[in-house]
Amino acid sequence: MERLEKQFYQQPTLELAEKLLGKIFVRILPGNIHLKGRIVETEAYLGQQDQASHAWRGRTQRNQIMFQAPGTLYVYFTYGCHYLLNIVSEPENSAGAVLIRAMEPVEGIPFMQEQRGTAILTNLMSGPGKLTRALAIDCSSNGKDLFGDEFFLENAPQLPAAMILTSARVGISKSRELPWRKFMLNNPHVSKGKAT
DNA sequence: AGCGTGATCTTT
DNA sequence: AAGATCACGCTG
Repeated sequence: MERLEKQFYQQPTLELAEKLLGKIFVRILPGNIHLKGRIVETEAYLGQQDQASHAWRGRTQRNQIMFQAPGTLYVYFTYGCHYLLNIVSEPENSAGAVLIRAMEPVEGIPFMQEQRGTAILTNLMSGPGKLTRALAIDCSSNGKDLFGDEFFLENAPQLPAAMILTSARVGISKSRELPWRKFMLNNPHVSKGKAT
């Protein structure tokens, strides 16, 4: 299946969050280790109009990546122990990103099991902090993009609308009413986070 | 249901 | 300089 090109990322954040479902996230590590996961859960974050976004007050040192070109990776560290992975959206100098919240393991599963310290497939990448661990992603990947040899997305057929569900975003206190979380129906790898 | 753990940001 | 917050995960 072909790789997704820059054009794919040039759509409004909310649409991108939905179109990313089903696509295959690929990381190739030195030693020709291929890690692949199917994206099953995402959340949209915007700029000034979104109080839950890191960028809602404007540019800072941490969030500057969110203002870069679509298709850039925004990785940050939180709660003292987790890295979270986002794909930047919106044109350059305009903030936006899609948080990747869960994936279904596809390739490189032994590596992921080693990283996560468990063999249970539905526990490898069923949460935003878990999947970065499974893929060995940390801040050194912040600012890289999806157009090189290390990170890219593989295309997949668009999901039927009936398989895509929507809810409030998880784990935030502001703007909780916005239905900006997208996830796949009945997929056991979707996170158990409570979308109150 | 509670808490670890540390960067980031706001307020003094 | 100090304190609050945080796009989480694990234990119990």
